[in-house]
Order: sequence, then C-alpha cells, then structure tokens
Amino acid sequence: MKRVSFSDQRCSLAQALEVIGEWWTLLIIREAYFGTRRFSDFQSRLGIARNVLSDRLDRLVENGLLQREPASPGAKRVHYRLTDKGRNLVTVVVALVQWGDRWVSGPENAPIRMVDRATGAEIGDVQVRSQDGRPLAFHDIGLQPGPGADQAIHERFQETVTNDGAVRWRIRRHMAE
Amino acid sequence: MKRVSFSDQRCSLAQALEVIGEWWTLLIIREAYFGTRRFSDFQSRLGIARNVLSDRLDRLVENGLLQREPASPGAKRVHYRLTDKGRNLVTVVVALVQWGDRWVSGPENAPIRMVDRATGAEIGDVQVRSQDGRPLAFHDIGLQPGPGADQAIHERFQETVTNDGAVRWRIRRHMAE
DNA sequence: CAAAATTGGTTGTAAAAAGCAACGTATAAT
DNA sequence: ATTATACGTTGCTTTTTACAACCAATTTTG
Repeated sequence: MKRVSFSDQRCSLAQALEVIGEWWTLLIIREAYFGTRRFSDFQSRLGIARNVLSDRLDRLVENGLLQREPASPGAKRVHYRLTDKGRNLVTVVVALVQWGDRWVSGPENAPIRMVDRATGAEIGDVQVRSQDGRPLAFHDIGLQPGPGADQAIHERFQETVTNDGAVRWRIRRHMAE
Repeated sequence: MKRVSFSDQRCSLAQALEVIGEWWTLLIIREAYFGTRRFSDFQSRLGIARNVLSDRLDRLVENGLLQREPASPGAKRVHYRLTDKGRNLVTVVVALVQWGDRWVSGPENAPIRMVDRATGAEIGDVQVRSQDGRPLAFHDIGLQPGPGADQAIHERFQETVTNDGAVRWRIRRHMAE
C-alpha cells in the first residue's frame, strides 16, 4: 500500500487521523468505552485478525490512548485501559454514532441508546456552540489561520480590513498561482 | 488487503466508519468544508493520488455526502459540493480538530482557528450534553440496547430491576459463555 | 500436583488497496 | 486554430490487511 503519512500536514485533523484514522482503530476505542479490557475480548467482540489487533493496541499504547496494566496485581498478563487522552475522544465517538444513527442506520434502528445516567433520558445531540452556548450552524463558523499556521496555510487565506477597522478572513477557493 | 467490511456490524459507529473511515476520506470532507470544489484543487491541496481521489469522490457521491453539479451551467465538467448529509458531519470534524489541537498539535500550534462569525470569538469546545444542556462527563453516559439492537447486543447487557422498580442496565465486561 | 485449556500473542502467505507515472479525452484559454 | 488545463483512467509496484497455523506462559480442572 505504501500509504502516505498525514503527520507532516499542518492540520490537526490530519494529526488526529494519523493516530485514530486507521482501519479498526476507532472501533477498538469504542470497545474500550464499552468496558472491554482483554485482548481476547477485543478480538472476539470485533472479529478482528489477531495480528492487526496486536498492532493497533501497540500503536494506541504508544500514542497514549490506552495503557497496559497488570491483569491482576503482580501478573505479567496485561489489560488495556483508556487514558484521559483516550477518554477525551468520547465527543468524537458520540458525534459519529449520532451521525450514523441519523444518516445511515436510521434513528429507529439505533442499536445502542446513550442516556444521561442521572435521569435515564437520552443524551442530547452533539453540537458546535459558541463559547457562550449559542448553537452554531455550518455557516456560522468562520475559519482563520491559527497560531501554528505555516506559509501554505496563510496563502489559503486572504485578509481584508473593512473600513470600520474590523479584520476579515476570506478563504481562497482555488490554488494560488 | 482483502479488507473486511464493517457494514454488517450492528453499530452505528461501524456504519459511519464504513462511509467515512477510509484513508483520505475525512480529509476530503474537510477540504470541502474549506470550500474546495474542483478535482484538481482537492488533488493539489491534499497531495493525494489521482486514482484514489477519483475513487473516494465516487464513493462520497454514491453515499450522498457530496453531489456532482455542472461546473458552469450546461457544462459537462463537474464540481463537488457538500450535501446536508455531508455538512452534518461538521460536529465530527470539529470534535476531531479540537482533540488534535489539544492532544497532538498542542493548542499553541493550532494551524487553524475556528470562530463564531457573529462575534469573531473562538468557538466553544464540542461537548456531550444532556437534552436540557448539562455537560456530561465520560462516566455520566450510560449505555443501553437501542430499538435496533439484535440478539448479540442484548447479550452484552444485563438488565436489573432495583427494588423501587427502576430499570438498570449493566454492560458485560467479558464475552458470555 | 499434573494435565488440559485459555490467553496473548507471533509468523507465514495470499489478496487487496494505495502510490506513482504515463496516457487520453474533453473543455477552456490564447 | 493551437495550446494548455481539467478530470480522470490504466498499468505496475509496494505495503497492508486478512486468515490460519503455531507457540509459550498462565489459569483452570480433575
């Protein structure tokens, strides 16, 4: 396959996908959310090939999303547990499940319900919001070069200053020549 | 590779990944968010091989995330535009970018800033919330079999009724025997 | 405590997917 | 009318994944 790496792309989405974008990886994370800890349980629950599972677990541990710990105190056999970094992906997983429920499975065929433990009511839809809590639709979100933007990213944006002094960023649709 | 399909798994995450989980696919969606519409712009912006791009675009159109439309009225040459189904993935993309900013790139190196167009302020962190808006942490989220759960999923859960009549679901850690 | 079964992998091989470069048309620009 | 650009497709190579067989260490069972 000689698959190209995303890690040199200056884009946090590419960075994230480099870590969790491989085939099976996110399903392993989901399985960990479900409480699975043992190699053989991951294997039989997912139906993944053992060598691929082994490889993915190694990478997830390397990247700090899972941690190995003794299955029983002092034992050599290990369990895999989510770290904070791994648990923090919960928004991504929930957003994906909700999208899948809505657009692929259909809400009436949702295989899993996610509820608020405190009330038992279904959780809300994951949304993009402003810092003060207003829901933001697709077109309410503006893009700008960030603090880590490089030359290539700056070239994608066009800075304009309106006559009242406000700065506006326009994203270029086509490649600059 | 003879890669196994996720589409027979009864899990909306697997269904979603079947559509957008392939290498490059989510980066193409991101590129579409950025306003890219033309084949050659996708190609040169991402550095993706042309045949792979061609394949991914076909699949995205097939699955209804992108739509082809004449580049100019009456022309045969096409542009690719996001559909509602595609735009609806914005929560996933934003959640992933924020996770990448936080855990991989580091917030001070974020290449892109996402702002509220109305105020210019940075958008908030994507969160899982209850329907009435309380933020839910990882452990506040409970799992239950949903309306489309099959036998296998039901076997993963253990239903218990507390003595005040409330129903509780416990997820089984290991495979049932 | 010895034998059997389970766990947590590794190794080898075949098939499929990704990467690369060259080639072909149809449209757009000069 | 000629040239250049856009949007792919085809053919070949390299890398991954899938599948099955094997193996050592640990647990369980009789």
